[in-house]
Amino acid sequence: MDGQVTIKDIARQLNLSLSTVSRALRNAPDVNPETRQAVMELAASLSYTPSRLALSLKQRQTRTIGVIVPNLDNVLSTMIRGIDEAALESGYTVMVCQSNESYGRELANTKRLLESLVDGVLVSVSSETKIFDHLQEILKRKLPMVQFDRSSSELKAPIVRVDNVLGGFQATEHLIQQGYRRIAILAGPKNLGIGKKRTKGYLDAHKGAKRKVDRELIVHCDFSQESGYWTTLDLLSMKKRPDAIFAISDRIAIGAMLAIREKGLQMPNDIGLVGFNNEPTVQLVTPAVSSVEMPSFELGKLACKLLIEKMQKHGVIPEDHEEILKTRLFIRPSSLREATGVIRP
Amino acid sequence: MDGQVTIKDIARQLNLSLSTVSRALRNAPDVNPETRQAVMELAASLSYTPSRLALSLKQRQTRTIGVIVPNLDNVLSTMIRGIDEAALESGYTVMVCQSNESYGRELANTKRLLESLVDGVLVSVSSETKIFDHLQEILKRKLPMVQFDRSSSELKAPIVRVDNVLGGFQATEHLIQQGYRRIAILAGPKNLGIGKKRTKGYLDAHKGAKRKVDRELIVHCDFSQESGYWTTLDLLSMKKRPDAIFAISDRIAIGAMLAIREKGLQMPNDIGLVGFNNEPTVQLVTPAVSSVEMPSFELGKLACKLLIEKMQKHGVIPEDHEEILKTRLFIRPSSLREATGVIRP
DNA sequence: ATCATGACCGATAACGTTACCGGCAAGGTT
DNA sequence: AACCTTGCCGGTAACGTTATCGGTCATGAT
Repeated sequence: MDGQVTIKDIARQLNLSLSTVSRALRNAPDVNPETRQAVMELAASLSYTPSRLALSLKQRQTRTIGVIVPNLDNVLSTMIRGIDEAALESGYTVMVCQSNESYGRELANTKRLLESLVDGVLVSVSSETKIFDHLQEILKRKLPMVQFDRSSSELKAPIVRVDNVLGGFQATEHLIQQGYRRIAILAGPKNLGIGKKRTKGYLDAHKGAKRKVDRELIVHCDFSQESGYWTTLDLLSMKKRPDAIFAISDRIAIGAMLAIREKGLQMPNDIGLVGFNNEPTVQLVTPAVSSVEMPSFELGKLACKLLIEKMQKHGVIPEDHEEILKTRLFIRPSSLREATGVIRP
Repeated sequence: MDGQVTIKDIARQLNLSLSTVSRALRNAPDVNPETRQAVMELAASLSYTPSRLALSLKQRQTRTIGVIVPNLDNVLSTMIRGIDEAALESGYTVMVCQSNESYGRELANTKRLLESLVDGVLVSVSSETKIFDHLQEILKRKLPMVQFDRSSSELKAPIVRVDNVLGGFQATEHLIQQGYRRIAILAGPKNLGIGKKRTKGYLDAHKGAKRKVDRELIVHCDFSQESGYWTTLDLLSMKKRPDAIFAISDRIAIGAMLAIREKGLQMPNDIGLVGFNNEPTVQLVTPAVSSVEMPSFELGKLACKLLIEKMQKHGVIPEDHEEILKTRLFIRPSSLREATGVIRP
């Protein structure tokens, strides 16, 4: 701002050249210890702060990472904490842009990031984004990019995500073991990769237990609590209603819970319920809801580390690289029928 | 990055000077319409992106706002959405730094913001921050600053916040009207302004209803659910236990709820409960918990607008300026005794 | 005395952009 | 014919920093 202190000021006051002051400040050789001492002291007393701006302009790198996310829910903000931590450790700064699930916003944000000359981009693509021009533009400029959590196969960039098949498998296997027979899945938006993967886990678990799957029990909805509620009401009024529900997000699961409650059904006896994400809320409702946890913090941190590696060793990480983290099931009363619980072989 | 397209490239290809290209691009006068046209077209086809870096360096302003927050919980991320919206509308970019409630982190973040030469700072000070040197440093450099939500009187910067006295009043008045006699308040950390204000509202409400307050019912705790739980257990084992609890945050309220449940007491009959923030969770627990809502999004937006105004008309907003938004009480079963409910005059 | 060596320092250009000034031609005014 | 406008354009410096090169001196070796 106004009265920025620059190396010029220091140089003038000490009768030195800019070069010498610059060298002194960044501990370069070729400078007398006494001179360095003097420079350092004056710098401190003037509370000199180097201009990252000038530096960035000069070396054509900003040491800034752009993060594009659809919103800032619980899971994502945990991931961002992980990202931030990894960035800090390597001296990078993070700029978060949330698109609020809007394509227009995501567009504006991408433009801002490009203008700000970030050194790399971490992106978790919004579930409603179907046009990828702006993200392709980033790739076209050879900006290092890594996808995390949500991803699109249209983007040729490495991805760090959770093993969604495993998550779906864990939830479903558990329900099967608890003796549930007609397990429905609230699978999220139809074309979303994350939903397909978790559904595959659901199918795998059935196959593993040699159970047939009634295709009517695979239903789609969006990620809102509302949608979970209405879809579950539909499910529960089927002639042969499901006796368990696996929702691919806790928000959906909460909606399902409300519908179950409204129908006067009891968990876990009449019906079982498992969610995904293990958000704090599911522990507080009654009964507490089982949920598959993903290591959000670690995921963010890993994604950021991968990006930094990609930025530094330019081009050594293949664009189809995938880093996959394991999920973990937390079992709670909503799906725990102690009486009928089957012990694993 | 690598192959940044600059006005130099455009100038060379069109046999123009840098000056002309620059003028053409930013619609300045003194340039032939045809020339401008040509420049514009070439710029588009090269997908030229101006370097905000160079621009910022030149005009000594980055059009970036730094935001310092203790974490990214529900309330804060809503505020940040508001901040982001206001910033976007005025062409500013937001850089969020979360301190994770740690002083060291907050220090590092402040340093980064100063280095990045943000044009202004929005700060919501961490509840555990007791040293303000780093924030004072921002003020010393005459960087425009606005506090939002949480504030400290040690910082001479305008503040946008919610009317906490009103919030405390609304919650307490409601409990009194519902016929509760011994209303306790979980008032948060002892020295936090926010807690004091809400406590004042609590006292005012009693005074308004000509009720005495038992000082033993004003108890302190920190902002965690844990702390709410343990403190409530203490409260409930008093010889003359309270018959209602007002918790100054929903997290605390949830803790209180768990303690109440554990003691086998029923809400709202045996005991009433009101929280603060109206987070989604409180609607989902059983019984749903009443809560005072603050307009988080608007608060963030307003704070950002104020900051932008402060940045533009330099120094016209007095440092003790306060902008105060109203709270609103949401009444739910946890405190609604229909039988004894008193109708307001 | 001469030379090479090393320690220390300064001048300059560059990163991409714009603000400021000056120049030049075409046309209009006295 | 001499003058002033006006429209258009180019040159230069500057923002704060560092990389590169070159310079000056004292020291020790020859």
